[in-house]
Amino acid sequence: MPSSRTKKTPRLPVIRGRVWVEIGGASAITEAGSDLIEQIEACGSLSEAARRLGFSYRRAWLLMDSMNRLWSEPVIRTATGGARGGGARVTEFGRELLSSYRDLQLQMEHLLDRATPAFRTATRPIVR
Amino acid sequence: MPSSRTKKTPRLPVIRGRVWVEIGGASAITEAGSDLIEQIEACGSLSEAARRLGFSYRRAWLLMDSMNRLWSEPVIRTATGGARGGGARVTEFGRELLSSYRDLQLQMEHLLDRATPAFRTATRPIVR
DNA sequence: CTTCGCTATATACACACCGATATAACGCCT
DNA sequence: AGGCGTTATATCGGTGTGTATATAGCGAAG
Repeated sequence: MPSSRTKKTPRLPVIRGRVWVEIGGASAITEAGSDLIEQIEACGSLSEAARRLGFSYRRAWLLMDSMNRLWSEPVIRTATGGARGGGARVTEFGRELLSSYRDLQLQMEHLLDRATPAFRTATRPIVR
Repeated sequence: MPSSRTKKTPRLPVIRGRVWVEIGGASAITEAGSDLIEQIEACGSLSEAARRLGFSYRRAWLLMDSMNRLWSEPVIRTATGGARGGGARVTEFGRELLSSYRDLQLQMEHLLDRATPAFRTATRPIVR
């Protein structure tokens, strides 16, 4: 056990944030969507990507479908039948979208990290 | 109608974000929570604040209760009975918490605004 | 000591979301 | 032609979240 006296563990406040992109009010890319693109890029299969991420196939398919419909250019292209039964591939546009979203996430994380110390100080209750 | 030729309205991507604070995995302040604090500050009543925000009383009460239990100092103090039937007041700590959260939100909005042009350019599909 | 308005608390219902499951379509390969 | 693995699509059920509603408790003021 790390050095501690009798006091309880402090359970410090943690700032969390989320960023996503909407088109016409619907989510056009989210954390889950970007993870999906990433995994499809890595394994070439929608169902395998879903398994790796712990998503149901339904969830993965709906995610992919909505992304493809919202952007004016497809993010993922699928094929049915064939040598390995079919598959899914990320388009060039999909790769650019993923990269742009990851950049957004990074900026958000950076903001959260910068803001945390000040927030904790400001909300630390007065000790008597 | 504003000047337009035959093309449809573009439906540009909008970057959205959310920020909140967790303590021990539970939400300790969110947008809804901060709105609630704000309205209680303004009207001195939990039920009236709920009405103004379009929250059910149950939702407002649960929100308030979880905030009060998560922070080591109460955010809102309530009273039952009395002259006007009771009421709710924001503590000094609650005011500081609200202000710190609003500051977080402001920083995030600023990030979103700054990131939007670059994101739109990067994800603009190639026109042929 | 009754009245009044707000807090406190429980219960039942509606709705949305999500996972699980089943089945069909598809096209290369042997 | 048949087999195989993947995509495509519909349906069912559980779960969780929020709303609506009802009722009790409280305490100052009249």
